[in-house]
Amino acid sequence: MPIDQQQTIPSVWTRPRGRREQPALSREQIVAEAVQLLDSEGIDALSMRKLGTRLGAGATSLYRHVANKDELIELVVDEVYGELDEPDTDKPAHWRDATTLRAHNLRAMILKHPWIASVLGEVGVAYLGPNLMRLSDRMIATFEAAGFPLDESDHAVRTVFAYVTGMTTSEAAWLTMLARSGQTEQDWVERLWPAAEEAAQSYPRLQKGYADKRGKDPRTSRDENFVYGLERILDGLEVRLSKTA
Amino acid sequence: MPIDQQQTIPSVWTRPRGRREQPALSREQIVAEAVQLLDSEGIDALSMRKLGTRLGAGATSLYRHVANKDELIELVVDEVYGELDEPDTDKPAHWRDATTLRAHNLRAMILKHPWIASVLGEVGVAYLGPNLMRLSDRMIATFEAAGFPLDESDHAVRTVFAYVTGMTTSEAAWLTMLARSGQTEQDWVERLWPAAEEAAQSYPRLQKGYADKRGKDPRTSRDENFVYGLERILDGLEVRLSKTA
DNA sequence: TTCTTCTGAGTACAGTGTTCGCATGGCTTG
DNA sequence: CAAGCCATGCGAACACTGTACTCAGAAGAA
Repeated sequence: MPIDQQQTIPSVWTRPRGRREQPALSREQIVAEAVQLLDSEGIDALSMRKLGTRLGAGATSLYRHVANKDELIELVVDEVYGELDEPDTDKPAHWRDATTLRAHNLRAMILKHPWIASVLGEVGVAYLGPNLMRLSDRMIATFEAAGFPLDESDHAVRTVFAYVTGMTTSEAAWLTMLARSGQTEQDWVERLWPAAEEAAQSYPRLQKGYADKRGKDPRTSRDENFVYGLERILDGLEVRLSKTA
Repeated sequence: MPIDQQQTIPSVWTRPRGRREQPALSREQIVAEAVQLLDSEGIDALSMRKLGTRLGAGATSLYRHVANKDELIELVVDEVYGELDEPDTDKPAHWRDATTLRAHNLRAMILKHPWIASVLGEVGVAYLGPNLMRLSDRMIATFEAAGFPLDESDHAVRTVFAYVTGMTTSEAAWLTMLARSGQTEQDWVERLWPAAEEAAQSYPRLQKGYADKRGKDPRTSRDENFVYGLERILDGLEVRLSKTA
């Protein structure tokens, strides 16, 4: 019999079977599963216990790989920043096109993971996350190549970032609320209509704004709003660039 | 003896003494106290129980005036928007000055109540809060008076709003984290320095950016960054205005 | 072999938001 | 003035939460 494990334990039945055949827990695995859980069930559903059982592990086992929940969230945020793929070609695209592309990518990423909206305010800009650092570096490089000095490039990157996250966070919060109520965007606008009209009664400008938006598809309306602001910012940067050059 | 209350209860000792002399609980009172609690102890310290005891009431009593915690937070957010005082004179200031002033006011308000950063992502723009509606209306009016059509005015307001909230949310998160660690901003930068340098090793631009910021006062650095972005946005809007006019 | 070092997990604790039912008193009716 | 309704406060309870502590067992080193 080749099997001669140490038999120090009274009964075979009580002794747990050999180590878990699952390759074990890893930080990467935990973070990936957390993203999946967040995507499918939202921020409120993320608990250490639930995440643990999803991984076939106890809740407290996760703490071997992650200091606490806040740290897990930092990791998760940087993880999704990692989804933003950079154009790997170094052919110098015009700074404006490159920035526009990246802004749209960032927005799309946030809308794909709308739970980020809830945590960005606690994590801020995930300070030292490698993926975010890489992105920042590339964006600064773009502005420098366009002729901005280094410190201004940094400012410019932060400006675009602040705008995109600010605008999209608000969108994401809106969409999350919709998802929770199970309504479509169109439905909700119509339901909200009387209440909004009531509330806006003393503000004719808002009222008219609502009325104008009534017929339009809310999604394209959001899109237009986003590009409007982005274009203005890029215009402003362009003015600055032409004046310093 | 003028006192002849109904004596249906066996023992005087067991019967609770007359009603609470405190004028009772009101929604306004609850919201005000919540703001105070949030300001002094931060977002994590806001629990219904703690808020209740602060008001000399049981935790569950609050639910008579507020549907749930989320609703309380919506109220609290609109409450602090109400702190933004509008210039009540209707003398038409230049749109740019007026917007600059409001942007700085909004930033100051958020930095005064940094816990907002944590909830803005869940509340989004507190959709129908009266104070926020008033502010929006006034800002739209400013842009309309400057010559923007209504729908563009709406876009413009949202753009400025997104920028300010995006940028300031990030600042607030940073300051909150500092406060939790009990360090000053200067301290932290110096402590973080080796880690940041380590992390930024492969990104010379970031490294140089850190180095440049090393000597400067972080606070003025943040201020400068904020006004830089704001100026660019206003420049962009100005370009747009001159082209349509 | 023996010893150390690492990993998973069970238990427990102090808290959380919220529901339910009950008691109480003030206000509105008769 | 009396009776009843109803808004309000509140204690108990429930289903969860994050996480500290402790211990069992396996893997690797000596």
